[in-house]
Amino acid sequence: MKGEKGEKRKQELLQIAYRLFLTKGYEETSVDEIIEEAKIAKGTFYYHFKSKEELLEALINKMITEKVEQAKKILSAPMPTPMKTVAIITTLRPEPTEMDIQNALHEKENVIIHEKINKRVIDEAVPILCEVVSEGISQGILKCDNIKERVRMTLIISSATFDHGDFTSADIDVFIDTVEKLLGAEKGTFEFIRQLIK
Amino acid sequence: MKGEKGEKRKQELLQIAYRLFLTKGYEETSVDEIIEEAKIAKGTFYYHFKSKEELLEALINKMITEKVEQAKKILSAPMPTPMKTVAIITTLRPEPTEMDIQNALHEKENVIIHEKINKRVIDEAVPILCEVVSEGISQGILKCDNIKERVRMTLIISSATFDHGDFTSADIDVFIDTVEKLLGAEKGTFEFIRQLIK
DNA sequence: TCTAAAACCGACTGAAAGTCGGTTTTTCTA
DNA sequence: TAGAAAAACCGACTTTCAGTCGGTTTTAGA
Repeated sequence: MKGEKGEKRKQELLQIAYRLFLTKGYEETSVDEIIEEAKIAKGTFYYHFKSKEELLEALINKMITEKVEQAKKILSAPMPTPMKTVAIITTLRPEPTEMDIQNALHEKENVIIHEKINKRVIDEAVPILCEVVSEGISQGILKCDNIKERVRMTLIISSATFDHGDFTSADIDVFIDTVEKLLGAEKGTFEFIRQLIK
Repeated sequence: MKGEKGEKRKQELLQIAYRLFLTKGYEETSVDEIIEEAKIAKGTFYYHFKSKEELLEALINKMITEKVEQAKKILSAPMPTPMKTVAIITTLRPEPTEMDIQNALHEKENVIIHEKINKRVIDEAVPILCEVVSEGISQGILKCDNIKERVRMTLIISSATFDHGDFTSADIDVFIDTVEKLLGAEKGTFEFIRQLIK
């Protein structure tokens, strides 16, 4: 038999949870609150998700999947390689809207969510970015070995630099310099990032 | 009045907690288990620590303080700057013994502890390493601006590369290359790291 | 020796995750 | 289209913990 209604419920719960987790944090949001908003019983929740953590996992999965799809679209867009690199990284980072609702993603108890997302994002993003970098190398714009490792490093330092929102101009300087050297780009290649930030 | 006995209890609880957190994880260790091992009552625990989280904080504090002291000693040791840099970073990283008991620090639910420690370590380590790097610059071995930011970046990539224990030879290549470029060292300056790892 | 602070006790509370046996709704098929 | 099975749902109940509280014992100093 089918199961379309179930999927709808799941999505509804995911949406409610998304909002609550973002405004109150994962630990501070109880399953009772979620089911109250959804107007369903406890048992129904646990019919759809076998635990609160599984819901979180599903939520993260959904967010990642959406982002990865976006990122893959950029892959085939006509755009200079450095720009493409940055576009993909930007797409995969936590969005301003998500951060604006409040800095929930970056505070105390949401470390768990942030780390979980980050780990997943990096894993998913590495192969995509590898393609772009390879492209850049064959064009002569980039030049490096150990592509996978360098791409991973690039993602890590982007995350470290930008995720917390309190980066300084010096941080950007170092970021640009490091990325250029990591990927073997000519000095200035990634200077345009500065414009995107302001 | 004094309070020596209290301090002893605190240390005892800290030690028990350390072991339990390491073997079972923070979330999975209940206060009840801690007090059972310590053979004290619930109230006594909460006489010494106002919450489970405060205990964790105290534990992290203790670990950090010890490491920072060690690191500061290295600061005044007679040693070439690149070696000193690496020695300090190594000292501040999670120790092999800590990792050996089992990889608890790197698994699922211990993200919280790991992240908390990492954040603190980086904050404490930046000023110390800045001194070393400045020393290296005045000796002409290193050459860079934005020291603080570059030191921070160095710590972040060390953590990302080595903390999880599953780094490859390519990861080390990229790490060495990146650090040398970050701090403006001549190629090969940090090659000796390879020996320390094997 | 008396007293006040320090250390300790353990039953109790409250909150939240997760369970379970049973009910209603939906969907397929004979 | 009846009726059976699967899907979806219900909510009271259980369990597990962190944290509380009023009271007791120990310790140390005056």
